[in-house]
Amino acid sequence: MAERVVERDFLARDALVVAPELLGKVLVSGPCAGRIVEVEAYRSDEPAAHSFRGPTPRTQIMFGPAGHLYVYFSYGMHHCANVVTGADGDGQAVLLRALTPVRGRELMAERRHGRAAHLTDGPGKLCQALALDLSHTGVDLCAGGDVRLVDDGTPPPSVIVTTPRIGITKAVDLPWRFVAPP
DNA sequence: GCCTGGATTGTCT
DNA sequence: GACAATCCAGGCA
Repeated sequence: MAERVVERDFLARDALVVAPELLGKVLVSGPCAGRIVEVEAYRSDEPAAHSFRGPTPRTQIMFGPAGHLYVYFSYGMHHCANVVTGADGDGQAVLLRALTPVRGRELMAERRHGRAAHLTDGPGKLCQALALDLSHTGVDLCAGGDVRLVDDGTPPPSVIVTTPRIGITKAVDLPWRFVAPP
């Protein structure tokens, strides 16, 4: 299976264009990997995004070049992983909400405290399974490093379900969640 | 400096 | 179906 790292140009487009095309791509973290099946788009022109109020120490990575990882900590116990998209300075990102395990399933189950099922079907869970935390903020997913985004030749699903985003309190009506049906 | 709220999850009823 | 757990960033005094 030919596996190549996703090009930065692919990600340096509008989050609403990149988000549905990320479905089917594979996120690799060391020995573990998972295929992206659910994402949400966030842009600085809508209040649900962390970047809405402009750059801050936490969100400055979202305003940088596309292809970097933005990890934030929420609710005191969960991490969520985003891929920075758009042009330099746009403040856009695509939240990775769910994966299907491809490699390293055993290690993921170990990190998930032995639970073998539902390893990566939520934004907080996939970060735990892939051992992503705040220290991974700013990692370049296009550089072919330990944590990277790859295309294994699988095309995006022919049918993509679009729904409003989950778990937010602002701009709740924007249909910016993209899901690959099972 | 202090106070508030959050792009969630797991567990209990 | 409802709620508690728990820490950090951002806003405001």
